[in-house]
Amino acid sequence: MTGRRQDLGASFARLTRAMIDAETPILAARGVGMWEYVVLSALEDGAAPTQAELAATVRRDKTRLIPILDALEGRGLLSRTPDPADRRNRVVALTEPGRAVLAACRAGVRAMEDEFLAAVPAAERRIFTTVLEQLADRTSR
Amino acid sequence: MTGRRQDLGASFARLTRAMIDAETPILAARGVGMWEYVVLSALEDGAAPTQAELAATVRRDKTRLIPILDALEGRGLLSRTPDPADRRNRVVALTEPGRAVLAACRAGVRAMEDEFLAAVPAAERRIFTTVLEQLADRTSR
DNA sequence: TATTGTTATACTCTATAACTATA
DNA sequence: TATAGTTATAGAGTATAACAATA
Repeated sequence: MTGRRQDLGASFARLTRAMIDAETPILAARGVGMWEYVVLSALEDGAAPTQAELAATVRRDKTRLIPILDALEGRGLLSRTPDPADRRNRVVALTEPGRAVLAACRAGVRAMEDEFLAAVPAAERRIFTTVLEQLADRTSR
Repeated sequence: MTGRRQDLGASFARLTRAMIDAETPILAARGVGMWEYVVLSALEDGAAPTQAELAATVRRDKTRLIPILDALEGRGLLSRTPDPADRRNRVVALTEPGRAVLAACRAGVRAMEDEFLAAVPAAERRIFTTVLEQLADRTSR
């Protein structure tokens, strides 16, 4: 029924590793670590109302998030401001420099991805990326 | 130019996690851990002439491989026999029970994967898995 | 001397639990 | 008392280095 030889998990794992290896130097050239990039990306569509919520969206423990936020805040790439309504909460938001750095990183990553997929014919590539995102989105909630 | 919203790396990482979460109970029901399954799978197409070579194919340090081999050998799922030509080498091979356990695990995993992909139309699914394997294979060598 | 496998050690990453400040 | 954030500690996972056996 299926012509697969490899487990899906094995293929996904290999490709994850390959993407990390390819992205690391791109991000490093902008002084950004892998997890820092993940955090910046998570804030692109809007500020996070609490750090706990941000930790959940990046699928990381809230305690592990703190050093990352410290570093990014120290470089002025994001801000942590107490929520006036409930001063226990800290709303995390990109600063303008943060948004610029994120845009530069994203552009570099996308260029690498385009090159990585270049050997795949356009029609198949479009189907592949569409299905990939559909499946990935299904795992979110 | 591309309609992607998510980075490929983010999608691959999510799906890797989802597959691990889905496979773990399937393997545990057969008393097999994730890395044990990876090792057994690597031996399916033939014995490994040395442990170092096996470690390389599963992309793991040779030192970390040892406890895994110890456990699998202890359960009689694989054998480590000194190579007569060079007695420093140990050739690692599946035993018959090992092959049976692997087959059972593989069947369970494939069933899970088929279900996971069931929502994708057959034509797109075939393209997706084909491209996925092509890309994954490219990362090996 | 060089190499395979092993063991031992150190390091990193991650998770759990205690602490503070607000509510 | 309960919760958000922080800090501190412990545990698992990983990598590096030393050791024994064989070549």
